[in-house]
Amino acid sequence: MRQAMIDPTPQRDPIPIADALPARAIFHELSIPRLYAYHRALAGAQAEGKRTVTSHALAELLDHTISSAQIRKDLCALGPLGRRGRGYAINPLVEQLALVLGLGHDWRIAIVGFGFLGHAFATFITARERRFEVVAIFDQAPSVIGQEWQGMTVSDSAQLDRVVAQRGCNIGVIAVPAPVAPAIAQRLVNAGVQAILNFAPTPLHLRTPVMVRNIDLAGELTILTHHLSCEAR
Amino acid sequence: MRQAMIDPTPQRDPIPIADALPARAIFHELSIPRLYAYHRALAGAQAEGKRTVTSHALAELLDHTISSAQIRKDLCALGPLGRRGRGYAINPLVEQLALVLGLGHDWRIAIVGFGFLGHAFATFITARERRFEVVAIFDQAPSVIGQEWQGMTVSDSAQLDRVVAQRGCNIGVIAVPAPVAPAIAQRLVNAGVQAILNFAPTPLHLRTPVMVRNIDLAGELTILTHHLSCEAR
DNA sequence: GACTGTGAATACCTTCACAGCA
DNA sequence: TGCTGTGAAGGTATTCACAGTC
Repeated sequence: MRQAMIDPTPQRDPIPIADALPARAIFHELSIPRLYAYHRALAGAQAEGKRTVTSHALAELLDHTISSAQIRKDLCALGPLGRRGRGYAINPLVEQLALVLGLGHDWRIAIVGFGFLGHAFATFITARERRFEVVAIFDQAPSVIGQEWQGMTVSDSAQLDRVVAQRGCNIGVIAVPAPVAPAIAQRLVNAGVQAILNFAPTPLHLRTPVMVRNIDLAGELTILTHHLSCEAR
Repeated sequence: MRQAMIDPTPQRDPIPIADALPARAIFHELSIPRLYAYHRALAGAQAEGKRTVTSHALAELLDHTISSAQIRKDLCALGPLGRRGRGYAINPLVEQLALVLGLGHDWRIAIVGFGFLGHAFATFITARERRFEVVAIFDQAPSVIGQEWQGMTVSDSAQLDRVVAQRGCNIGVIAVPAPVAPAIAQRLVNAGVQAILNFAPTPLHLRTPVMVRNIDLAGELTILTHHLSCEAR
């Protein structure tokens, strides 16, 4: 789970992309945002007609926020995609990154809590990336239930278990107040959700081991205020 | 900057809270979210009338997302607040945490980019924490400029430099598309902003060393989809 | 006996540096 | 010569384990 595995039998030249990865390669949480950054940068270079890139050139594209050594380590774990002395061909790299990151699939999202945060997230993510589709929205406030959003009706949270299972949601987004978040999370998982994005500032404490990412907006601001109040002294 | 410093002259019993911390204690980025979590949990316990807490009890409150050893290490760096054999008194702990985290001050926020994300953030943060005040909002779209939000008018981004300086904003929030984000960031810093919360998925590449926190919503979702697509195989 | 404070041990991630190929 | 792939080194954060104190 922690350690990225490396293909033990590197192959030659025309690499069968889809099979190049070991079956269960899992990268750690710190490397994935990097892979995603590589994908963005390389897709841009690709659009400009570039065909190859070196680890140094890619570091340059990323404003040296990531070192070339780090890039090589990361890309190496994707399979034998580089050529010593030459660099990396961009096309297979982009394909492989997309495969590993799950960019090829479409994902069905359920949003629980349709306040400002839930609303903004729904609009933002569907506008930004086509691979995400919001297929269910829940709230418990009578004033919100029944509202329309892009042709979809906000459901009562009480219906969550049934609706989430029915619509086959993969990903749950929690944008409810902290006290109710853990219970909502467990219900989402029971209904078949495999991953959760949690905006509530509380641990979810799930029985089932499921992938969770926490985003704590007030917490991020607090990191900033800590530094400011230190400097002020 | 990296290493939390420890008061070299620990004092006895009635600790003058405000002075207990060394003048320039700065905790690293990984510890601050933890301190914030402690503060939340302890404020809750305090509200329930609890007076003392042990590192183990606090770990319990946090659903063991943080180990008791980690908690002791963190709290130790705040000053001599614990009593061997007894635990920690909650009140001074909460005060000290608030001091270190900058929870006591008020912070003046400028938001650049008033699309869904900027709008949601403004509403969310002012509703959630009184210590944050949104004092300036900018956008470059003519349809957005001049809009009202809680009695404030959205300004033209062209006015940013003047208005941010005039209103004494401490914190800038960037919710604009990635390509323009670095330029906006530099202008914010030049106008006096000391810390930036960045929602654009791009490095800001600032000349001036200023505190920046990045939140990449699409990136967070991608971490989830990576894991899902691994499991699917 | 209980619990903190903390050096030592461990685990983890990143960078270095260079062997191996083109 | 140029650049990847990778073991080894370095640095940092977390956990262990226990001496010190109440």
